[in-house]
Amino acid sequence: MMHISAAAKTAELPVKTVRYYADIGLVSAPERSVAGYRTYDESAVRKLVFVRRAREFGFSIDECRELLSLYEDQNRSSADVKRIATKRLEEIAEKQRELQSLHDELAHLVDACKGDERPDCPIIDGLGWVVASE
Amino acid sequence: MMHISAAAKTAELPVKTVRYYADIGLVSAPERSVAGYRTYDESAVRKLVFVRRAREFGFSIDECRELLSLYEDQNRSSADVKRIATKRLEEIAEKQRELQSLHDELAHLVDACKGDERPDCPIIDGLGWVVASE
DNA sequence: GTTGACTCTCCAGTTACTGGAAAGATTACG
DNA sequence: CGTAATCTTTCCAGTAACTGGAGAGTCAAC
Repeated sequence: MMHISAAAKTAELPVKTVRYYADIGLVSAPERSVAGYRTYDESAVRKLVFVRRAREFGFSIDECRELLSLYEDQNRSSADVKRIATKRLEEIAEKQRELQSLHDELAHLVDACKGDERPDCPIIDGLGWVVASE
Repeated sequence: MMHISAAAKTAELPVKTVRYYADIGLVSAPERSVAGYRTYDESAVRKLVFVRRAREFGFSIDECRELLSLYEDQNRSSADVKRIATKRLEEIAEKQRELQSLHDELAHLVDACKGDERPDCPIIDGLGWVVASE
């Protein structure tokens, strides 16, 4: 049984974030003290850790909500979980491809740029290139 | 001289976004018609295209603002531009590294998961792993 | 008994838009 | 010339996931 700062510290989350998660009903404090302080038990802290990890993996809050209900569900099938994780994996791969072409294109422009004191610059030209032919 | 929808279409941006860019003073319409309609000339549209391209490259609005002032500055040095672009390139590379380790870690969990009807699931266990040893 | 640390709620701001309402302007058609 | 459709305006609100701060109450220590 601990107050919010101890729970936050244990879960390695900012206090503000823990309070936020409680507000949106993602991970509520199981109890309140007489003074109204949120009180967390081990199980709640475990959920906070779970959510932090899932967030680090790029799962959205809504996906966390879904995962959390699976996490809590003793009867879930691992297939349900795998479906969500696989979807996320594909999104990551897609993002990687995008970043790669972005990187290549920008690197190409940077390479072509002398970086001197003169005003002509292939980067600027490259960014404006769509109408450069006008 | 064209109204907002033509400018937006030419620049391949939503009308809403063009209006937004005007609101925040990023790319203003050079004129207003008698009725108060925003009126764009070729130069303004060119700036809109420039901003769209820069945004596609992941530059923030503030970076776009900076790049745009360089774009408009006949006396800029290409070094100024190269500095901003290089910084962005490093950010992209860093993001790529993060995504890679994310991908590897999650892929590992997905691989380990049978995806059957049984409740035990290495993905769930992997997400909760920090406190799993408790 | 009062200082300092902790907690509460509520409100505002962040980024870069996007959606919608209500109202006026313009254009197209008959 | 009327009117219906389309376009434009402003303003307000919402998105995602927090973060910061104000003002007030609470708790532990010296």
